[in-house]
Amino acid sequence: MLDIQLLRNQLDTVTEGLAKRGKTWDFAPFLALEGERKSLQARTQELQARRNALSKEIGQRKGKGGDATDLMAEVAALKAELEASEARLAQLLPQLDDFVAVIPNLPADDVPAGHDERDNVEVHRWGTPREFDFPVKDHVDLGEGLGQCDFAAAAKISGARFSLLKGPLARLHRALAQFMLDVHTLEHGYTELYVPYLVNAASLFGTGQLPKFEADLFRVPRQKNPEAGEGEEGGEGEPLYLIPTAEVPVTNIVRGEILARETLPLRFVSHTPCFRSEAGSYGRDTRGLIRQHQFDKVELVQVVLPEQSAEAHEALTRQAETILERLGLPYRRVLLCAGDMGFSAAKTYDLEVWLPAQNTFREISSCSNFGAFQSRRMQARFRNEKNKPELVHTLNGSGLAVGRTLVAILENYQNADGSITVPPVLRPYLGGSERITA
RNA sequence: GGAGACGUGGCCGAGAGGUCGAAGGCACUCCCCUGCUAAGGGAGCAUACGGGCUAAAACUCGUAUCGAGGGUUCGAAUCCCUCCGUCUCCGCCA
Repeated sequence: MLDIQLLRNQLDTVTEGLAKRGKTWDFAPFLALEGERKSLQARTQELQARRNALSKEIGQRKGKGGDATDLMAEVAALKAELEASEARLAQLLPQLDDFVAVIPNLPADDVPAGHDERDNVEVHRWGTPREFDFPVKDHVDLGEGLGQCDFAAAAKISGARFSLLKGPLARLHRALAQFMLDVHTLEHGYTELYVPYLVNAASLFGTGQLPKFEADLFRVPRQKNPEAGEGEEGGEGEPLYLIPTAEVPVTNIVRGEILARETLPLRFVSHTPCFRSEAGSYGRDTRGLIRQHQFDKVELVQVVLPEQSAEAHEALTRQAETILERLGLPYRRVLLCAGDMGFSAAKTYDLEVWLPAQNTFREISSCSNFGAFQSRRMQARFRNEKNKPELVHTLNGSGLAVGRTLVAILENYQNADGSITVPPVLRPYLGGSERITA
């Protein structure tokens, strides 16, 4: 969430930042609401002050056994206007909040302007795509050929965009998460977390998925009173949502907290399933494991002092890259242009892994600095040198998406006979086996 | 699933319709004292929003906030309702 003061005092900055994302925003409703708010709030507070003063005096007089009917009459005279002002203000303030809550973060200064992925900037590449002396298969043909990947069964059980792994491939999937967690906890200083996979709406608001992107989430209603009929009062409690990423539960650990300065930075890593309804993606990547309603991800999250976030972002991205390098998977780092970034991000690097069957790079990690955007929504703060609470900065990145890493390994390490060579770093996790065969 | 208790500042903890943004303690900041350490004395110390002042602060005035949201009242931390959460006992379970 942007600071509402920024909208009040430096609307040009906001407009320019949004323009960099390729967005034009109509601030006329905001200015109208804000104009009314200002005078109305002043008037309301004036009336409240008067009422409070009179009430205090009534209390004093009654305490002495005196009569206060004249003062009570005076308060009664204020009442109609006060109630009207309070009611109008109660309408106005949430409207202002709602307006601000759906404005995306402003891009950092070093983020290129642009509308979509065509304006992204490649930062560097690592590794050389392998030359194949046989026709390459994609991961679906490889997995099904091995008899260890069963999309038909998943479709029967759940529907489209689910998958089922068997035997060595299921184990490889587990080994990948294990390997990533080990590197990040043992070498990069992260604390491993096990977290809830169902979260409340407040948490999703904190990280920015709500209110704007509810359609992308799986919502789980909760029956409060099973006796209550449809539409009846008390039929439903607060709904929960399946997490679209571990970012949500992990980052919200600090929601509403005032952290001691010396506890920062916080570095957490968590391996979780992620659930996405992918409402806007019908027809894209319908084949295979690339785009699923459920996938596993090892997520890195940091909570840092504001002056440290830029540096932490570079470090976190490097830590994600390390995983790809250890696995021997060619990739490139891309600096997203303003228009291609997510709602809450101030700056994002995507890591894209080489997929031979698609003859292209595909996203496997997204590492973002959110500045104070999420912490403002969450009211996550620390005490600065002046002992005043100040918003922290938050960051996160995939380190990595497990399902897509599996895809990359299948395709990059395939052999002519359809078997898969196991990357050396994973062999200890697979009982030393060097090859996955049917 | 049944029964009960509870939710107050960074933390602990009083307050049970009025002068309460809230006693007291801890922590923290500044000052004094003390040979070091420990102890002692004094002062300060919630957040958000709005107004005034300002280059900006500091400062100052006001409003709101005692888990969240409604309600009763001239006036609510205190009474009523709903929700969220925590704890205890019983049941059930992994």
